[in-house]
Amino acid sequence: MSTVEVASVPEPSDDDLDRIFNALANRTRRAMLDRLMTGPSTISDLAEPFEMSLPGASKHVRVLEGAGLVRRRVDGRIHRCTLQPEGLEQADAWITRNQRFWEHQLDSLASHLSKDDTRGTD
Amino acid sequence: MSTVEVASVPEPSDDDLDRIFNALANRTRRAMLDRLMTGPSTISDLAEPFEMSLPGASKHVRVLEGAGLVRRRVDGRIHRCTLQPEGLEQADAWITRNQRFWEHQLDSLASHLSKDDTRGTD
DNA sequence: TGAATAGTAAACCACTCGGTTTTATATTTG
DNA sequence: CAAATATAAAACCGAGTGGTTTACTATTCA
Repeated sequence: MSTVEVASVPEPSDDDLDRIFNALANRTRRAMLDRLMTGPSTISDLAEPFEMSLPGASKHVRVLEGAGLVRRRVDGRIHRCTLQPEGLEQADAWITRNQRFWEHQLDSLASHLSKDDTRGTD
Repeated sequence: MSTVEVASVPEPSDDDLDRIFNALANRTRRAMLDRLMTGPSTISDLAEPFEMSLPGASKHVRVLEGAGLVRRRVDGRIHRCTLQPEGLEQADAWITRNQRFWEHQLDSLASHLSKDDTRGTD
């Protein structure tokens, strides 16, 4: 089984999933996560590459925190942000779980039709 | 490894990811996807369990369609919706890819600190 | 043909979101 | 202490969202 081991995380609630997917649904926040992958950053460091005001960046960070994707440590007057994997694990758990169902459902659906019904509406 | 085999899907654009995660960021839409896992549904079927007006449900379905999560086939006056796995695969690809980076980054970060710095701000 | 059905379109509403600016607060530094 | 720094808080704004209602269109069926 090596290191995969998903599902060690409790089932996320609807609220959790709302917050996580919502946090991920913005490209600035995803870019912040990308940036955070290279190491911890202050709010200012996070704001800079996006030509964004500090309060703007701060709000995004708060959304990421609320989703459990980022942790903030206050170190004097500096707020240092790091990735927190739990949030992503929850999102991944939801997607993976559903993906299995989808594949199964689509599988049996395909074998049930298997002769292209009305899909020509593309 | 068994049947996992993701990554056969092209890299989703920022627009794609915006649409997908945004579609997933709403519990009514996630519930519609759940419902769709049990088989195709009409718009009315999708609206009914949520005590929601038809136009409301119709809008949600359009968001899911725009994200590539659902396909709609018009069959006479009935619109039959089915799951479409590509959207979920893209979301999964993004999450999985990033998860790997996160784990690696947090790994090296942990071995770098390994003595709990200032995390007491919870 | 005419009534019922399944859905869309459009207008509307309250609320949230992404962003700003302005002000305030705490911390560091000279 | 005073100045500079890093950030938050609050007020605000325009655009988008989730939802409705009220038409309207197209299809089915008696």
